[in-house]
Amino acid sequence: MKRIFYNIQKIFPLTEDAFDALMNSARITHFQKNEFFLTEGEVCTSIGFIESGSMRLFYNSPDREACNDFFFENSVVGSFASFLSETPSIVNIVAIENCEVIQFSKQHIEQLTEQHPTLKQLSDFIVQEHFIRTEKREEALLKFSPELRFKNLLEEHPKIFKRIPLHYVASYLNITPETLSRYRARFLV
Amino acid sequence: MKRIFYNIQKIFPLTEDAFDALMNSARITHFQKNEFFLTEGEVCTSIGFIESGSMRLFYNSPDREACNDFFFENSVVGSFASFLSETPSIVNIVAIENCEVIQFSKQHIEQLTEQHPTLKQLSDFIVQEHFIRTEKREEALLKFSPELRFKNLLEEHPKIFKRIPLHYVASYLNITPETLSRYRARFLV
DNA sequence: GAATCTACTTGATTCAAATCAAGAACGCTA
DNA sequence: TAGCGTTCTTGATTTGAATCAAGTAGATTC
Repeated sequence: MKRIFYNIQKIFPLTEDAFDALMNSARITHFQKNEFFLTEGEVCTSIGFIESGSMRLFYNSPDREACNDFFFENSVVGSFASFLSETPSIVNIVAIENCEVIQFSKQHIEQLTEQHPTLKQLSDFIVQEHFIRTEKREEALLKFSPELRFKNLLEEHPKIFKRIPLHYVASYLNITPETLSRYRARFLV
Repeated sequence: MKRIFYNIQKIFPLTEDAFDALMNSARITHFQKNEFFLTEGEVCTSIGFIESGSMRLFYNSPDREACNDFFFENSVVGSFASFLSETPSIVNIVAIENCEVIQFSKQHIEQLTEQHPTLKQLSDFIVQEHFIRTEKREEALLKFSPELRFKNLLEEHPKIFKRIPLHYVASYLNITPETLSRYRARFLV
């Protein structure tokens, strides 16, 4: 059990106290490939920490799915917009690979952050990181051409191309699978 | 003086106490048209409430500016990513029209939210709204074609076209000014 | 009031990515 | 191992927006 929580330390150092409190509030869940963590229209009532596996976040669309983000082990998953405001989510989150996830309910998070300053810091840190991530994502979508987005992703996260089905990566880059395939042929040789 | 703060009540009801504390921590500043509220590379050290006027947020780019957001009276302005993490901003914020802005420093905000639960609620509300706004913006960029983004903006915020120079609107829609001009000719007749 | 600058429009052309179409490679299951 | 579905690739064609280019309208300045 303790082993499972060890990874959380990787993103933020915790006191033993805080660590124990966190363990006691957590619920460990498993998601099968293609199982939904969060469905559009539903309120996001918990935040998850991915122990192992991967997920993707996407917007439903009549024609095509619009994938906006990937989550791997040691990252935090959920819709902050829905979670904080307790309103229906406009995003979907679904497992790409089988996942082991440590889930924290809103109630538990509120208790934990009130009682443990370290955990309040951790929570603030996670929010910060999310804001930064979001700004970078917007920057990429607005400033860079599809081709440049591809090159940047290849440079910064080459492992994504190994682990994630390419049509999801194409969606993330906001291009068609055909175009991604051509980029790969052109630049990877 | 009190008159100036009256608008803050519009986004969140405050107790008289909280209201007074807020007033005492604020600094009222004016931005001339084209004056920067925040420049790329600089840490965002305060959050502003726009009393009057308008601003835009954009990402610098070698070829073209990539405009990502507009702010009008009664809205909150700043880079949360930079403000919270105290790291250099990757966005610029600049006045489009002359602005009257109520500014709050990080230090003051921390004090205010600690001492007044209502202000903590207000701050949480602002963060929430920001998350929601961001998700919607991403959705628009990922799911909708340029033409549809134009139509949606026209439907939801027609006043933007009256108040904001069209080349900024074009940048916001992630299209060239020429394309925006053609859409307008096509759909407004 | 002429000159300059910026904002916006309109037209012709180019180009990059989407679409349409078909087939290959791979895993899964029966 | 045969059959099926999904993923990925490759080619031909179309298309929507960018680019290039020129001109008009307004505002600002000298």
